[in-house]
Amino acid sequence: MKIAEKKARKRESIILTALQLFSTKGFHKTTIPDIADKLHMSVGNLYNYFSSKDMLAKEIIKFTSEVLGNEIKTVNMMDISSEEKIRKIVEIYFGMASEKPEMIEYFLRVYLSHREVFADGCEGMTCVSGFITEIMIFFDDGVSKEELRDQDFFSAFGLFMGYLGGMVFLKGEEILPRELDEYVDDISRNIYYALKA
Amino acid sequence: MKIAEKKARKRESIILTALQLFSTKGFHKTTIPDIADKLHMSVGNLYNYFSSKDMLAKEIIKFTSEVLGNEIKTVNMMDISSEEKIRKIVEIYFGMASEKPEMIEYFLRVYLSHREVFADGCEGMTCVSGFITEIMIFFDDGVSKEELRDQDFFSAFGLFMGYLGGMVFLKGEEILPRELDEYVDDISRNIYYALKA
Amino acid sequence: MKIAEKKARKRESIILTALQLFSTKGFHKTTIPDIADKLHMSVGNLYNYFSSKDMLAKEIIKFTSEVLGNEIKTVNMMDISSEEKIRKIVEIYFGMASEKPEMIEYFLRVYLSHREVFADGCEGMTCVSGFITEIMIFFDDGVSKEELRDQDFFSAFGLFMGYLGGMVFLKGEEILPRELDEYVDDISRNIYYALKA
Amino acid sequence: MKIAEKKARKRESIILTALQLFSTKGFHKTTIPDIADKLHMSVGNLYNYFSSKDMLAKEIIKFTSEVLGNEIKTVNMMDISSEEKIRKIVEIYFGMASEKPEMIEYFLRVYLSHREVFADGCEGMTCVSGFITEIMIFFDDGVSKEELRDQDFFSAFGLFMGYLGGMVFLKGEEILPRELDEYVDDISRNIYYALKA
DNA sequence: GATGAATGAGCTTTCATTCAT
DNA sequence: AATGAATGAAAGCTCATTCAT
Repeated sequence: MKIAEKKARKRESIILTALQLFSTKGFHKTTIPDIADKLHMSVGNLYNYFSSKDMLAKEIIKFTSEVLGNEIKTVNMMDISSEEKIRKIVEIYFGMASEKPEMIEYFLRVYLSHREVFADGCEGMTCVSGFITEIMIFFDDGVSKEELRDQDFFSAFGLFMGYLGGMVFLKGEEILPRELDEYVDDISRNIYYALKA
Repeated sequence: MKIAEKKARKRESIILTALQLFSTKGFHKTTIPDIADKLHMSVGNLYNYFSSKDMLAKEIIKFTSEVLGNEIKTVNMMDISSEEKIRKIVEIYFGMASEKPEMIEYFLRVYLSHREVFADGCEGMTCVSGFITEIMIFFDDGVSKEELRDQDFFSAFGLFMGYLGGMVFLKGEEILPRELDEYVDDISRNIYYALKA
Repeated sequence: MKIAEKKARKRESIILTALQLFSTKGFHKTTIPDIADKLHMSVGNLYNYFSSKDMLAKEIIKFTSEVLGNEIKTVNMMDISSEEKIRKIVEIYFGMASEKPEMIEYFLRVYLSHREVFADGCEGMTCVSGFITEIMIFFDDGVSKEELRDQDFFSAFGLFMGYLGGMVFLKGEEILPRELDEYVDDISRNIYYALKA
Repeated sequence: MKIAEKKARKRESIILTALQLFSTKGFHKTTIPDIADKLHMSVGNLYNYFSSKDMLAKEIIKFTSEVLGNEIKTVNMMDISSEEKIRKIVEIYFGMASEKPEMIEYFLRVYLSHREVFADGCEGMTCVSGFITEIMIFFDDGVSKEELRDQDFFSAFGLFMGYLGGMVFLKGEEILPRELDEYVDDISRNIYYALKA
């Protein structure tokens, strides 16, 4: 058991390190030796854990989507109004963008724009289903409680994903005049007004 | 004059061809010889027009932002309500995404995710000012006419840019169940509700 | 005694498995892990039996040559004419090529063309002496019985080895229009005519 | 015209250099940088002439087969008996093996045993048709002139190819006690006796 | 202006071999 | 004896850029 666990732990450490490098330097500017070096690991051994750079990228997006989905799940399980849930989700998203910017950045800078890499194995956003699923649950709940207007799910999902991602992008470009958390009020209100019944 | 004009024309044809290739195949998967081949031009000569691949990428984003900005300008000049303007902008954006997908795709797949490339020379979104400026005009107009709620401009800009970009991304991933133009109603309404006074 | 025997048995199973993989996939395309996997054995342990991949290759050729030599020996011990012996040898060779193609293929695809590997330790065909020796006995016998013309042994040996190997190669390339055993008549006759007194 | 010719010349110089290295050091032990270095050429430029190492190997075998075929063609055009032709062919083959050993060695050490490399594009010995065709012409001529026994072509072809190749191999292994040309008498006679009517 | 052959650093990936357990 | 994670050198190939013509 110990060995399997050790291997799993190492696997995750590779994911975390690669995630950080990919999101900071970009996918193509990050080399396998870069990742191995940072882990004090040999290049060859890294390939014992992931069969290719592309495969590693896919595992990272799954991992990231899972983590983000789990955060949102905690909100979905709260007994609060949809308006309050929206605010919580925005807080979580911006909180992650501030504290663990790698994950959000990875979505924006790697997943969004390297279709070739994710084409095979991530069809139809299966690799980010962890995240999508929770947004879907949030939305359906709100509609069934008649707090949110009933509409095509993707119209709502695109709003969340695009809006939040967009704000983080603007922050990353250093053009937002204020800190992300100072936008929570505005963004939450806008989303709520857009979706409310 | 003729010569200068001829050169400008060729310059633009390079931009258009590169735009198409970059947005289709991705920035790194498109090589300079790819672009030159498609133009029936030598690589050496291409370098007479653009000093580097990165430089070319920057010129493309400026060009694209200009074109998109000009489209939105026509809306800004119309004497219609902000609600109607929002709808027009959404129509224009989705129309371009359907008819000239290269431009929108370029934003998403190239500009958004190759910070290294655009870092030097496009600080603070100067390279996309053509687009931003028109959104800003639209927003300020709406606010001054008291049709839109007054709030931080970036809260509104992020909504437009992120939401519309996000929808096009979802379309590109082939996960939207309907055509983009069938979402115009939903998206316009959501944006209007989010921003209205 | 038991232990030594067990070890010898495992040693041979490694040889047989490696022989099969080398002759099928080629020497360089077969990795040590490939061999270990097929044997449900660890790579580390495999190195307890053979000190290197090259060493293993050399042991295989010796083993193969021994097996082939033993087959021919049975012919040499028969009380039949040289003409009949030739036919028997051709039958044996083609029979092996059909039933245990690995061995003949190993000669052709591995031994013949990886001089680097066999240079050290197999000088002057010492590694295939098992086969050569029997051909030599056959030839000397035939000459002394005045059934075969006296000539340089290698003129005769090259005929056997090259001709038979060549036919198997052609079969392997799938360009022989008929089955190997349908060529036994022709080839036996040609060899006999070439060598007879 | 000059440029095209220059390029063709360079192409051939690559073929000749690679031929020499492949046949001397072996296909896998010869690296692309090895070839480029010997040509005082950059690795990248070499790829302007041949799209891959495998492709280069295939062009070499075609080239070699052509050269060898042309030599035999001169024999086929002579007005001499089949017996004399056989001797000429043996002389040519051994002559090449002595003077340009690369070509024959390439057949034996590269073509014969790297099926993976030649599988795609050289099916059914199409890459060595230059050589086969001439042997076929020689054989058919001999049969029609009733100097050679009528039999399956491949029975005769295998004899030539295998026997001659085998002798060169034995020479290469340094186990032949005499020079190749001292075997011309023996080998020619053996082949003639094998094939004559 | 136009050409495209030439450069060479840099990339991902492989694999024989070792060694701590 | 047996394991298999770890090593790291080396391979094939790519491509932005230059420059002689």
